[in-house]
Formats: sequence, structure tokens, C-alpha cells
Amino acid sequence: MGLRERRAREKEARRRQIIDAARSLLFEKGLQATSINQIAKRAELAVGTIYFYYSSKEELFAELQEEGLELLMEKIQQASLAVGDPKERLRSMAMAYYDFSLEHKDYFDIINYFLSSPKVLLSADFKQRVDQRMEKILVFINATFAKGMEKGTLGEQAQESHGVLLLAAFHGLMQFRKFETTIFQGISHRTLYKRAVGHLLDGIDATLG
Amino acid sequence: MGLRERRAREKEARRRQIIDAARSLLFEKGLQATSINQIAKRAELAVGTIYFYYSSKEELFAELQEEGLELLMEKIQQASLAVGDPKERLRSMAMAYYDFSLEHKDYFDIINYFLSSPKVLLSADFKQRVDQRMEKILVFINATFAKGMEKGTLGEQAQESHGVLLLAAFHGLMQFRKFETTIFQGISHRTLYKRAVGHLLDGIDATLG
Amino acid sequence: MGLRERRAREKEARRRQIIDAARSLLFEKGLQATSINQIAKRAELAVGTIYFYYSSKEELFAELQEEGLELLMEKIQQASLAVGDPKERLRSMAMAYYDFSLEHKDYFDIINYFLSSPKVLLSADFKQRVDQRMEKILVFINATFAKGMEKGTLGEQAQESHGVLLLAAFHGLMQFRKFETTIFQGISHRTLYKRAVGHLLDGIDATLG
Amino acid sequence: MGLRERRAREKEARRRQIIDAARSLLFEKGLQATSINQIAKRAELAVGTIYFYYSSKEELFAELQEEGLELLMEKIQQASLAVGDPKERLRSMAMAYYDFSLEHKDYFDIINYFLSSPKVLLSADFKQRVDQRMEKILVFINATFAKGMEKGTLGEQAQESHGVLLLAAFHGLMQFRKFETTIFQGISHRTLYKRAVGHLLDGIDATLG
DNA sequence: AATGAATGAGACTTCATTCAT
DNA sequence: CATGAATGAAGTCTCATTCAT
Repeated sequence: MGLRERRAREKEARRRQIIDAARSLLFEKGLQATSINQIAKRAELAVGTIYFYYSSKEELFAELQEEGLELLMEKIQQASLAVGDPKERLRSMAMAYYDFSLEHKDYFDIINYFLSSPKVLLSADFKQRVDQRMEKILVFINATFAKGMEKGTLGEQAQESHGVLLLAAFHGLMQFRKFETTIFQGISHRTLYKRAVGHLLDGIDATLG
Repeated sequence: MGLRERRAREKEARRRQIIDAARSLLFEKGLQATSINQIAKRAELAVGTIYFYYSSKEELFAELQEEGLELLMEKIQQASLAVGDPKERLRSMAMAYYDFSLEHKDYFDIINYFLSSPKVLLSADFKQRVDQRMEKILVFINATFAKGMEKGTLGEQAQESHGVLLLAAFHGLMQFRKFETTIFQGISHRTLYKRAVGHLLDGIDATLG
Repeated sequence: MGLRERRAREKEARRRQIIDAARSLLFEKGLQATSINQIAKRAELAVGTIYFYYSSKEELFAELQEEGLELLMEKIQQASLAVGDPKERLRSMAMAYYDFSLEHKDYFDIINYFLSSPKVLLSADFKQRVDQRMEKILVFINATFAKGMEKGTLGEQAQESHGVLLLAAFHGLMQFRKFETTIFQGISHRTLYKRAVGHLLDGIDATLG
Repeated sequence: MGLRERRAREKEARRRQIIDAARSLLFEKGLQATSINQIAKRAELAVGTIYFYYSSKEELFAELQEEGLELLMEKIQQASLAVGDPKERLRSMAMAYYDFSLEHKDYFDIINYFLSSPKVLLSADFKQRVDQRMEKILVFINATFAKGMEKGTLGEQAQESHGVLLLAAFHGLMQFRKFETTIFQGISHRTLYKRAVGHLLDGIDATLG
């Protein structure tokens, strides 16, 4: 049994070695400019070895996307712990997402890349894994909603819709940050984002209350 | 002077011939998979001819993005004409955007591609042209807001922020359509979108009123 | 007759317009990086017009080479006028060549380009024209020798050999300037050149005297 | 360990295969007209394979230049062995250079190409390697000088300058061979060269003696 | 398990030249 | 005379993937 265990551990270590190299390169050069050869060189492994652990470039990047979503989940959870009032808690979570997009810009870009790509880049298997991570985040948001609705009358479906609504709207707002220098005149993107979060939560509140 | 006119017309026709080929390929294969060689082949022109009319792949795609934004602008304007009440008008415009993303999925994808790409793909010149189109849309949304605020007390900046807020939130929501089959269970994406629009406008209304 | 004259003048003006554009581009970007299209743009003429006046890129550059050789000839002649003693005169001419290679680096490069290219780049016609310019320089050097040899006993052939000898040796020395920063240690290229001129003239003098 | 050795040998063989193809093409068509595609075809390898062994066209050609300079060094060394008297030895070395330029015209052309090109074609790294080979030749010439100067009084610098002086002058003379058929009338280039060598050595001798 | 040499299609772009108008 | 649109071969280089060892 010891052998099999050691084998498994070593295998996991190699995967980590590879994903570390891929991540650092991706964050340096961007998604398109990162090649398998470069990853192999940085990981100090042969190209063939990469392909032994990851069947394609796609799979490698999907794993990074999972990483990013997991980190985002953590950040959002932490943000929710700090505050008591559910509405304030949601506001806090929204800002956590905002900060994530700044502090972990690279992960955000990867997530965004896959999120906004029109074509299905990932095969069914990866897509499912990624979707599950995303769903966990949504479920968490919805749970926060649920807690804040003792007086409300919304069913399960309605709650779910609110989670997506918030996440999607926030995500969209984040993408418009690139217009900060050109189109927005005078208002910082952060201010805009905060205001939007307020409007959204107020709007939902009004419906609920 | 007939000659010069005809020349100009022919030149315009060639540009159209090229942009048509580029668009159809882009819509089939996606931005990254579309090459100048393929465009040339589909346009039944030599590669060099493409470069005679467009100095780079970048310029070609920037023009397509402009096309898309112009069409979107038209749709939004048309939608606004139908309704009298400003709030309803905004709702109508939001749905026009939604329909645009379905009916002109290809253009939406191009817009989305450039909007969500982390790196600056376009050089300053093209970026400016595209940004101007985007700004026109925002200005139009803001104008609609302005009309609906006789009783309100918001300054110029606040109005501007509302336009971006709506557009960005709607855009983000659109990107989440791909989860319709996996994460959303039971609710259609359209329903979700409509609900979100309602919440947003209510939220803003609450602030204004 | 007036018409034909004017025509000829205009034609010459056009040629000049083209060669001016070619020269300035060549001096900016180097020989290989200069294209006919660029020349046409700078000359504010159509590409086809260039080809009406110069049958090929080659011919254009050959004309520039002629220009360079003519200028070199002038410089050498001027240098020879300043001094009385033939030996000193040759020394002065040698330094004129050196200065030419610095002050008119671009022309020197063109001359050098054609001189050192292993393949026959120019067609017979151009080659002859260029050779004639080169020969004029040699003839002039030889004439200076001849004047300094009342006491000597060298025949025509020998004189001719001296001209080539000097010109070639000087030219070779010029090409080694690029080692000034790496191989030469402590000696400036100019010093080296001067010393070489001295040795060469002394060597010839010894043979003659 | 047999495997690793064999691998290394095979890799060396491939490099040779490539450099052989490059050399033969270069000698047929000239530097500018030789493309990587052609080299690949002649070497019966894929284009990518060329780039696996040589990271650029530049590196390939730099290696050829090194080859040429090494061969030239050998020829000059051999020539120096045959004769006892230093002055005669230098004469012999000069003729070895002359013969090299005829017998290994192709290598001479490559050396000449890089020597006379105005732009820095090679990046710093390659340039250094080539310069070092050139320096070895100069050092060797200087050593021959040093040996012949028991009676002389020249310092270190002076010796060094003599090496460059001779090499550069000889090289320049070689470039003028192309005028053999047009400008020189009656004198063979070889005769001219010999005479120049004589003058140069006499000139230096006079200074030394 | 791991290696790494080899593939070859395909990427974008340039450019001298032609020719119908 | 002059135009300038059109050509298309050729250029260098990249890269995901394979497979014999």
C-alpha cells in the first residue's frame, strides 16, 4: 500500500509543479502568449511529461480557472463573516469580488476569458467541473439572501435568480473598468461600482420588502 | 469626374467585400481562429489586397466591432421610440439589448470579445474610435434618464454613472447565459434578465424618487 | 523645340524628385528596408510612375551610388588642391576619403554595399557607369602619382597599380572601423588609419626612390 | 550512458546536416536570397527542426562566419610555418589570405558580407563570438611582427596596429578584384596584390629599421 | 514515467512588379 | 504620362502534439 500511496503523492506533486509553472507564465505573458514548450522549460520537465499529466493545453488552463474560482469563493466567504446584517453582508461580498478583480487580476482574467468566450472551449468534463465551482458561489450568495428573508415570500427559484443577478451584474461592471480612462469623466470606477451595488440591493429590497 | 467617383465606389465595394468575408468567418470560427489567409480566400482576393485595404488584422476587426456597436445603437434608439414613459423606455431599451445579443449573436460576441479581453488588443487609434461608439450609446441612455428626472435632483455625474451602470450590468447578465443549461434550473435566462432589469430600475427609482 | 525642351526638363525634375525621396529613405532606414512603395509615398507619386522613370529598384540605387562616387571625387579633388607636395597631397586625399566615410556615411555605405557584394547585383549597363566613376577617381590618384615622379622610373601600368593599391587599402581600413570598440584597445581608428597611410606611402616612396 | 552519448552525437550530426545545407545554399544564392525554408528543404528536415537547432537565421549564419574565420586562421598559420624570416613569413601569410579568398570564395564572401555591412546584423552575443575569432587572427599576425623586431623599438600598441593595418589593407584589395576585368588594364589582380604587400611591408620596415 | 527531437501547417506581413484605365 | 489597385509568392517564425526510445 505504501508504494501506491507514494506513487499517488508523487503524481500529485508533478501536477503541482506543472500548474505552478503554467500559472506563473500565464500571469506574466497572458493566456495566448503562453506555450506548452515554455511551461515545460519553466517546470524543468520535458514537453512529453506535460502531456502525460494534462492531455491538452486546454485542460491545464481549466484547472487554473478552477483555482481562481476557489480563491474567489474563499474571499467572498471571508467577507460575509465580517458582517451581521444580511444586506450589509451582501454589500461586503460585492466589494470582496471587486477587490479580488484587482488583487488577483490574473485569475480574474482567466475566469473572464472563459466566461466571455463565445465558443465552447472546454470539453464537457471540464465545463462541468468549472460550472460546479461557479454554482457553489451562487449557492452561497443565495444562502445569504435566504437568511435575510424571514419576512419575505420568495420561493427557492427566486432566490437563485438573485444570486446570478448580482454576480452577473457585478461581473459586467468589472469589465467596464477599461473605460475608466476614456469614457468615465470624473467618477472613479470604484465609486460607480459601489453605487451600482447600492441600487441593485435597494431594488431587490424594495421587491422583497 | 466620373472616373474618380467610380474609383471611390469600387474601392468602397472592395472594402465591403473584405469585411463581409471577415465577418462571416469570424462568426463561424471565432476571432482567434480566423486568419487573413482565410479571409482572402473567402473574399476571392489575394492576401496582399487585404493589406492594401486594411493595414492589419487588428484594423479589420476594429471595423467589425464598430459595425456591431452602430447596429446596437440603432436597435436601442428604435426601442426607445416605441414607449413614452422614461422608465418604460429604459426597460424597452434593455430588452432591445437582450434581443440584439440573440439576433445578432455574432456582433455581440465581437463586442464582448474586445470588452472582456484583459490585454489591450487595439492600438490607441482604433480604441478611440470604438470608445466613441460606446460613448454614444451611454450618452443616449443618460439622455433618457435625464428626461425622466424632472422631479429628481441628480447632477450630471450621477446621470452618467447610471448609464454605465445599466449597460454594464446588462452586459454581465448576458454573459451568464451560458449557464442556462447547467446552473439555472427551471428559470429561463430571459426571465432572469427581465427580473434583473426590474430590480435595477427600481433601485435607481427609489434613489431618485 | 520649346516643347521638347520643356518636356526634357520636366522629366529630369521628376527623376530628381524620385531620387531625392529614395535617398532620404535610404539614409533613414537602410538599403534593405527601403521599398518602392515607400519611395513613391515620399515622392508623392504613384508607384507606377517610379517604374516609368526607373526600370527597377536596382537602377535607382545604382544612380545613388553614382552620386556618392561623384561626391567622393569632388572631396578628393578639393583635398588635392590644398597642398603642393605630391606625397603630402596624397596624404591629404587619403584623409579626405576618411572624412567622407564619416561625414557622408550613407553614401559610403551604399558604395561599400555594392563594392563588397559578391554577386553581380547590377546589370552590365549600370556596372559600366559605376565603374567609370570609380575609374575617374583612380585616374586622378594616378595623375597625382605621375606628377610626383619626375625622378622615378615607373611606367603607366605601375602608376595605375598604385592608385588601386591606395584606394583599396584605405577602403579596407575603413571597414575595420567597426572593431574600434571591441578589438582595438587604446588606439583610435583614425590614428591607425593615419599610420597606415604613412606606411603605404613610405613603402611606395622607397620603391620609387 | 550509451544512450546519452548517442543522443549527443546525433544532435551534433543534425546541426552539421543543417549547417551543410545552409552553407551550400549560401554559396549558390548569396546571403539575402537564402531562406530558412530552402535550407529546410535541402537538409530534408522540417522548418521547425531548423529552429529547434538554431534559434534564428542570424545564429545559423554567424556559425558559418565562425567556420570561415577558423579556416582562414588555419591557412594563415600553415603559411607562417613554411618560412623562417619574419618578413617573408608575413608575405607568405598575405598570400595565404589571397589564396583563401580564391579557393574558399564562399567563406570569404560570408566574412566580407558581415564585415562590410553597415548595420549590425548580429546581436551582441554573436558579434562577440565572431570578433574573438577575428582577434585571434590579429594576435597571430602581431606575434609574427613581434618576433621580427629584435632590433626595432615599437611598443605594444604599435604592434597591434600593424596587424590590423595589414589585414584591413589586404582585405580591401581583395574587394577590388571585381574591377579586374574593367578598370585594371593589363595588370592581373594577383600581381597588384603582391606589389601592394611589398609596399606595405617595405613601408613598415622602413619605419622599424 | 519520462524524455525531447521532430513535425509541418499555419500565423502575419512585405514587396517588386504589372497593367488596365 | 500618370495612376494605384491588385497580385501572390516568399519571408521568418511559432506551436500543439506525437512517438520512438
